[in-house]
Amino acid sequence: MAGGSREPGRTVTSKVLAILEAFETSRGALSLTDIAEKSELPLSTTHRLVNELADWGFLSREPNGRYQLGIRLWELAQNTGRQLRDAARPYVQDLFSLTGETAHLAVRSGHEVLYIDRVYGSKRVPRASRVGGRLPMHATAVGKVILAFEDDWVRDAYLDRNLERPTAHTHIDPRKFADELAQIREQGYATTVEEVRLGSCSIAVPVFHTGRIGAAIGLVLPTSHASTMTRHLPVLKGISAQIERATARIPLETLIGVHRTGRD
Amino acid sequence: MAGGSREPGRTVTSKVLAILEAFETSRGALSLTDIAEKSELPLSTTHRLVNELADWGFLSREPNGRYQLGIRLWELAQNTGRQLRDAARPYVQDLFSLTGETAHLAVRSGHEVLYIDRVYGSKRVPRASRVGGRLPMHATAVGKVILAFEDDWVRDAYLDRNLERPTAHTHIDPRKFADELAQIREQGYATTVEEVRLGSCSIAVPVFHTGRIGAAIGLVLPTSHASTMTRHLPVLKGISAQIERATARIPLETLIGVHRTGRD
DNA sequence: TGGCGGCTTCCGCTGAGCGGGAGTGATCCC
DNA sequence: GGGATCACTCCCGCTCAGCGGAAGCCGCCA
Repeated sequence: MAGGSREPGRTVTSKVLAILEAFETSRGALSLTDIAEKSELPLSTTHRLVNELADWGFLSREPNGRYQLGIRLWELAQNTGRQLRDAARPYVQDLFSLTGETAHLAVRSGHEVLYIDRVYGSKRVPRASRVGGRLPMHATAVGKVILAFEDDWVRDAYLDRNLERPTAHTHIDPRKFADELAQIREQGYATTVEEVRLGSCSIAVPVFHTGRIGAAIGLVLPTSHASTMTRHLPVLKGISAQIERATARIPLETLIGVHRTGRD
Repeated sequence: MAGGSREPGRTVTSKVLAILEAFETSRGALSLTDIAEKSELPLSTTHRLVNELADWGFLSREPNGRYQLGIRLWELAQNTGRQLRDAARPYVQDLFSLTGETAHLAVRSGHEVLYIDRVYGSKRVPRASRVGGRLPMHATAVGKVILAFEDDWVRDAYLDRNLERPTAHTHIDPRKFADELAQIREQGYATTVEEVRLGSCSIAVPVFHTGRIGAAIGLVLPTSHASTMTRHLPVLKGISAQIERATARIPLETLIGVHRTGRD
C-alpha cells in the first residue's frame, strides 16, 4: 500500500533543510538512519533526499556508507559574511601575534554571540567557542560588551528572559547584570572569569560601525592570567580602531548577512 | 489557468539547491528576479522557495529587498572540513608569521585545487585565490605539487584534457608539463611565476597523510621575489612535517568531506 | 543456516507544488 | 499628476512529484 499515512503540511524544502541541520549537532558522520531520526522523516524519504543532496555535493558519502556535509555547501558558504571576516582577519591575526592569546571576532545574532573568526596558536587551550558557533551573551566577554553598547530595547529584551548558567560563576541576576553592563559601557571593555567554562577567562572591547555597535573582539586566556588581563587593553583598543577604519566604507547590511534580530 | 506548462522532471530539491548555487557566481546580493534567472525558475516558484529559505535563515533579506546567503548556511558549513582546517590552522599561521607572506592550505577536489585556508597580512597583495575557491591545478604551485605526488591515473587523467591558460606564462604543453611534474616529484617542491596572474609567484610543498598526498601548503609572493623564494623552503618543509604529525591520527575520510574524484 | 539491522528499491495514491496571471506599489519621466 | 515601467507578491484549481509502507537485499555474526 502507498501514500497512506503521510504527514501533510511539511514542505519538501523544509525536509531538505532539516536533513542539513541534522548535521549541526553531531560531531562526525551520520548513517542514513541517524539522519532520518534527527530530521524526523521516514527512512525512504530520507534516503531519496539524501541521495539527491549527495549528487549535488551538498552531502558526501564516506567509504563506510556514512554521510557528512559536503564540500559544495562549505564552498558556497564562504561567500557569507565574507566582507567582515576578510576585512577584519589580518587585524585579528595581529591581535593574536601581539598578545599570544586566542583572539576572537564575534557579532550578535538574535540573543547569542556568533563567532565569526578566531586566531589561535598551536598550544592547547580550553575553548568553548568555535567559528560558526554560538554562546549566550551574558557568559562571554564579547557578548557582554556587545550587549552593553546595544540599543536599550535589545538589552531589555535580553534581560527579560531566564539567563542560563554554564558555570557557577556566571552572573545571572538581572539587576546585578544590568549594573555590570552599565559599568562596561562606562569603562569601555568587558571581562569574564570562568563564566563559560572553568579554567579560562576573557576580555573584550567593542567594534563600532557607523556609530552603532557592530561587533566585538576579545581574548581568551587561562584563569591564571585573570588578574593581569587588562594589560592587553591598549592592543585591543588599537586593533578595534583599525577594524573600524577598515570596515567603515562597507555598508552594514552586507557585512554579515544576518538580520540581527527577529524583530519583524 | 494553472499548472499548465510546468517543466516536469525537476525535483523540488534541485530547485532549492539551484537557488542556493545562484549565489556562487555573484559577488553581492541578488534580487528575486536575478535569482529566478540564474536558477532558471519561474518567478513565482522562486518567490515561494526563496521565502521559505529565508524563513529558515538559509537566505537573508537586506532592507533593500535583495537576498544574500544567510548565516545559517555558513554556521552549518563550518563543520565541513573542520578537522583538517582546525588541525592545520596554527601551523599555516606560523608559516605566515615566519615568512611574512600570504600562506595557503589546499587540497585536490576533482581536477582543481580547493583552497581550505589562507593566512595573510594587512598589506594588499594581488590574490587570485580565496578560501573556498578553486583554481586549475596546473597553474598553481599547490596544484602542481599535489598533482606531482598523486597516483599515476589521476595525473594521466588530468593531462588528458585541454589545459586552460589564465596567463601567457602558464605551462600547457602536456609533454613538458609531465616532465615538470617529474622534476617536482624529485625536488620535493613546486613553483610558479606569473602563471595564475601577473605580478605574483608561488612556491609549495606537499603534505602527506598515511603515505599518500593529502594536501599542500604554499606561499604567494610578488614576482619581484621570485628569484629568492626557495629560501622559504626549509620553513615550508618544517611546517609541512608539523601538519603531517598533527593530522596523522585523523582518518583521511573525515578530514575534508570531499570524495576526491568522481571515480565511482 | 538463520536471524538481524541497516540500506535500497518498488509502486500506486494524493496533496504539495506549480505557475499564469492579476494585484500592488515604488520609481521615473514627460 | 498621470501613466508607463518594473519588480515583487498573491491567488487558485490542476496535476504529477513526492510519498512512505513494505518487500527485497546484503553483510555480519553466531
